[in-house]
Amino acid sequence: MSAIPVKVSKRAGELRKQLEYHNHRYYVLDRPDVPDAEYDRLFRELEAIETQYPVLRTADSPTQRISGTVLEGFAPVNHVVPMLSIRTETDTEASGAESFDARVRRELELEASDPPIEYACELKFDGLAINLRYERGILVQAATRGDGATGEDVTHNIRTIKQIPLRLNDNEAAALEVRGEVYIRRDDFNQLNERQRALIASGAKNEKTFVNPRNAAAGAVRQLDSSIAAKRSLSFFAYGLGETRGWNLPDTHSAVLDAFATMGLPVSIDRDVVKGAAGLSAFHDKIGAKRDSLPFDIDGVVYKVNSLALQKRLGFVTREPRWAVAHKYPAHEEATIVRDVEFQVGRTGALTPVARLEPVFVGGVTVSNATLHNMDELRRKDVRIGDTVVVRRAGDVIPEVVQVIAERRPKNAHIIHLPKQCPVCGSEVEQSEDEAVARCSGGLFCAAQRKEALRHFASRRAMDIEGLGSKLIDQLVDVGMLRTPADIYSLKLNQLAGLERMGEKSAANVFDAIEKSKTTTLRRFLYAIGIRDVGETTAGTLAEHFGSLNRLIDAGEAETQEVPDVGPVIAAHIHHFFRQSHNIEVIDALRSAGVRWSEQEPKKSTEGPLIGKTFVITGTLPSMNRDDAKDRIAALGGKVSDSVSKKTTYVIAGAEPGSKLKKAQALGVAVIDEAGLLALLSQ
DNA sequence: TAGCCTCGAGTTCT
DNA sequence: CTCGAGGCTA
Repeated sequence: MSAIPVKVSKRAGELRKQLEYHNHRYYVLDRPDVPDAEYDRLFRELEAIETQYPVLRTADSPTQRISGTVLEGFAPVNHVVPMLSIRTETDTEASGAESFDARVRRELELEASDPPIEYACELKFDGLAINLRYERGILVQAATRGDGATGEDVTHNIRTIKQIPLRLNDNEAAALEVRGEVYIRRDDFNQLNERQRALIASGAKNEKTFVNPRNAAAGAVRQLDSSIAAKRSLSFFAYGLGETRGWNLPDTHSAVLDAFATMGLPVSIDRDVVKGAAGLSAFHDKIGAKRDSLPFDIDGVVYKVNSLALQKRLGFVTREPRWAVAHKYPAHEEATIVRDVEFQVGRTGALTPVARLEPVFVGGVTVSNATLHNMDELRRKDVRIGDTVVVRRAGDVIPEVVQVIAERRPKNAHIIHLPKQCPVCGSEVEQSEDEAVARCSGGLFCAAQRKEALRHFASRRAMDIEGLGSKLIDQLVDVGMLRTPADIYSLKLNQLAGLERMGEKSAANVFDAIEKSKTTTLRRFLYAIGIRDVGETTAGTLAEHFGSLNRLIDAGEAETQEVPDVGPVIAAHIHHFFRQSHNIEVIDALRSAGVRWSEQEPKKSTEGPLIGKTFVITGTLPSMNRDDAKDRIAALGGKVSDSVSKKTTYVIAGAEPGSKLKKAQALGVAVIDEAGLLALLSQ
C-alpha cells in the first residue's frame, strides 16, 4: 500500500468533523444549515478518500454508521427487521436505471436472452421514515428509524396523523410492521410557515420558520408534546414491510402495497410496475415531468425488484439492499456565494437588488442571478456580499435566495446599502415612508427607465412589435437613434440594417413589424404608454368606458374615478400623465406617424352571453393559446382574471394545471376544460 | 376600518 | 409566481 499523503489524512479529519457537526444539526437539532446536496458532497468526498486509503476508514467515521441518534426523552425501540437506507444512484441521467438493471441481472446470473425483470417503481418521498407496528390489526407502536437498529418511540405523535389508521381493515395478523414516510404537503408547509411568521411578528420567542417541509415534519414527529405534532398537518405514505407474523405474504412488492391500500393505509398512486431498464427509465422521466406539480416534495424515484422471492435471493450488501435503489433528480437547493449585489432600475424607476452569484447548478439549470426583491426583503434575510447562501429553484422556476448560512460569513462580508444615487443615471434615489420600493427620480432622463419604457411599449401585450427586444432597444438608445416611442416610427430600414447582429433579413422583419403595429387598439395603446398603475386590465376598462383617447385626456379626475377599479390614486396618476407636455407631444407624434385605432362611442355596459362571468385559465389548453381564449371570452362580455376566488365563475383547466386548480376545488368553483369553454363560446 | 379581491410590476433561463 | 398595494365592500 502506498503511503498516505499528509494532506489527504488531514482532509479526511476535516471532513469527519464537518460531517459530525452537520449530523448533529440535522438529526438532533432538526436545524440543518446546509442543503442536502452539500452534505452529500462532503460525505462522498470522505467516502472516496476512504476507498482509496482504507486505513483511514476509522470505526467512528460518519460513513460507517447510519446517521441518527435517539433523543433523550424517547423510549428506544429495537427494530426486529433493521430499517435500512437504500443506495442512491449518484448520476442524475437515465443511465441510473440501466446500471441498476444491469447490476441486478448480473447478481442473478441472467443471460442477455432471459426476459426482462419486473420492477415496482415508486416515489422517493422527502420526509421522515417511520415504522408502524400493528398487532391483531391495532396500531401498537410507531418508531423512527434512528440508527437503523434502534429508533425512538413516537407513537403519541404518530397517533395524531389522521391518515394513519389506528385499526386496519380486515387484518388479524399477530404482527404486521408497515414502513413509510411521514411528510408535509407543500400547501400545509406554507400555511405552517405563515402561522410561524405571524407568531414571530407578534413577539413570540423560540419560534422559527422552517427551511423545508422535511425539517418541519421531522421536528414535529420528534416532539415530546404531541399537541405540537397535531398542529402540523402531517401526512403519510406506506411503502414497505418490517416484521410480519401470521400474515400471508403476497408474492410481489406491488401486491404488498395493494394490500396496504385495502387495509386503509395511504399508498401513493404514483407507482407503476414496469419491465426492464427501459421501463425504469420511462418512469423516471414521467415523474420528472410532473415532479413540480406534485402536492409534496420528492427527492427522486425508487426502483425495487418486484418479486419478493428474487429480493430474498439478492439480499444485502452491508447495510443496503441489493434489490432497491433510489434514483434522484437534480437538487432543488444548493449553496453558493454572493459575489455582489447590484441594483437594477425598472420601467417605473423601481430599484431592485439582484444578487450576482457564483454560478451553481440547481434544479436542472445553472443559476447566477437571483432577485432580492427590495430592501425590506434584503434586510429580513440579511444577505451580505461574500455570504454563502442557500439558493432554491423549486416549482416556481425563478431562483430564490432562501437563507444565509451564518456560520460561513467571512469577516469582511459587506453590508448592502441602498444607493443614494441611481446607479444608471446618477439621479437622486427616493423612498417614500409607506412604500417598500425605492425609486430613481430621474424619470425618462434615466437611460434605464427609458429603455424599459420602450421595451414595455414594444412588448407583445402592448404594441406587439416582434423583434424589437431589449438587445435592439439598448443599441438604438445607446447610439442615440431612439429616445421616445415616437422615434420607433421614424426609423429607416437602412438604419436598422447597419446595427450589430442585424442582417438585412431581420432588419426587414423588424421594419415590417413596426409598420404592422401602427394599426392597434385603444386598449393596447393605453397600456403601452405606461401610465403608472395602469396595466392591461385597467387600460381595457378605460378604453371601454371612454371609447376615445381625447375623451380620456379631457376627463377630470372625478370622472375618471367613475371607471370601475379606478380610485383616487390611479385617477391622479392618469391626470398627471396627460398634463405633462412631453407625454402629449409623444402621443401627437405617434398619431401623426400613423398609429391608429378605431374609436367608439363610450359604452355604458357590454352585452353578450358571458356578461358578469369571470374566468380564470390555468395550464396549457390543447388547441388555443391563452391570448386567443382571453380575446374570445372578452368578445362575448366575459371577464378573464388571474386569480381564483369565490367570485370566479369558471376555472378553465388545461394540461399541467397549476395551483389555481387546487384553489378552485377548495373553493368549490366550477372547473371546465377547453371543450367546455368552446361549448360556452358557441352558445 | 378591516379584510378580501384584483391588478401591476418585476424576475430567470434556455 | 409572488408580493405589495389600490379599490371595494361589509
